[in-house]
Amino acid sequence: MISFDLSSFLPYRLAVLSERISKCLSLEYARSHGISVAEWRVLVHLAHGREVSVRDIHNCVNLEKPRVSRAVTGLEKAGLARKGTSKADSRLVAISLTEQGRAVLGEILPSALEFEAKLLDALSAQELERFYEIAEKLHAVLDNDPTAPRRSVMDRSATRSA
Amino acid sequence: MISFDLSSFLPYRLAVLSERISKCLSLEYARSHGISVAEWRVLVHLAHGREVSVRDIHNCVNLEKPRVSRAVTGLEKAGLARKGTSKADSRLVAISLTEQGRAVLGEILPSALEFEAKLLDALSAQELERFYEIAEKLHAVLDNDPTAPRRSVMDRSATRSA
DNA sequence: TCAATATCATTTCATATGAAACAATATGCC
DNA sequence: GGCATATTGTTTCATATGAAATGATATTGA
Repeated sequence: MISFDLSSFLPYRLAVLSERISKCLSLEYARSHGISVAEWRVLVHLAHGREVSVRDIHNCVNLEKPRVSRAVTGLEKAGLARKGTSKADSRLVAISLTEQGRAVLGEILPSALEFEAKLLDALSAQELERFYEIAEKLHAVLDNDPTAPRRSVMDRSATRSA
Repeated sequence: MISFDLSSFLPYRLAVLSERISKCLSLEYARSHGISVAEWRVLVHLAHGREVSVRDIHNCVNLEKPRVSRAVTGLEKAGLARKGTSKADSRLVAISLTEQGRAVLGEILPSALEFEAKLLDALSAQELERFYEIAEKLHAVLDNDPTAPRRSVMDRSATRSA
């Protein structure tokens, strides 16, 4: 009779919180625009404007390469993204947003930010800062573990100043 | 040219941290015993000893019913769990661990706890307490949102006293 | 120059997933 | 008792997933 509570196990607790938040958010853009989580991440990444490759996206938004490839194809089929070939290196795909893609993101983004704001409103500025500090410490443990999956440069430098 | 950084977006940040931790942990028991995340959660839940149904598990470990059903079938095929029929209500499946299941859990659990300990070591007791406090506040926001997925009773009562 | 090797994106393949359909049993209501 | 409804667990079906294979282009080094 082993005494161990899953509900007090850190990895599980984090997973439950994250899955719940992600599902809640993704339901919104799935219903309104038929966008998947991967497509959402790619869409946002493309908003920066410069042309990027599949690998660039893969290196930034924590998605495996095949998933990025399929998300980009999906966005292209929906007319939200454009795929060209890089002049400098013809192995690379040059991906960018279409006008329609930019418009759709403009529709989705406010409700996503509103959802985030609802969460942030429950925390003080100090709590949020501490939360990110702690998250950073947990990341650092994995950074030191050679068997752990790497995190992207983007995710490493993201020290939002409250 | 929309200016918005995914890497500073709370839902994304949580997802990245959680995915990274979960993958790191699940790689261990996947390699050592061919156990999936769903099977791991079910296995742990069964360790409490009393016979439970699929619905019980579904209500406790944040897994959809088909996923629980398949995980239980998988554990049964591997000889780690046993499926009977409830005396009181023959719709219910009475699921319990086999001796072998208990033994396997006994092998997996130490390394899982060790992994958790590595994470916890990076935090002070106060930080951990604050982390859970903040997580609880975020959960509370979703609890008040009727469109958000519900969390289980188990996950609600889990206020581990440091 | 031109192999040998590396990198990039896609596709294949085997498996995982969840919503909805389903079969089986239980409960409520008359 | 017996019909209507509810609950439980599994299966179906359409889709999603990632590891590994593939095809295409670049780069390296002799």
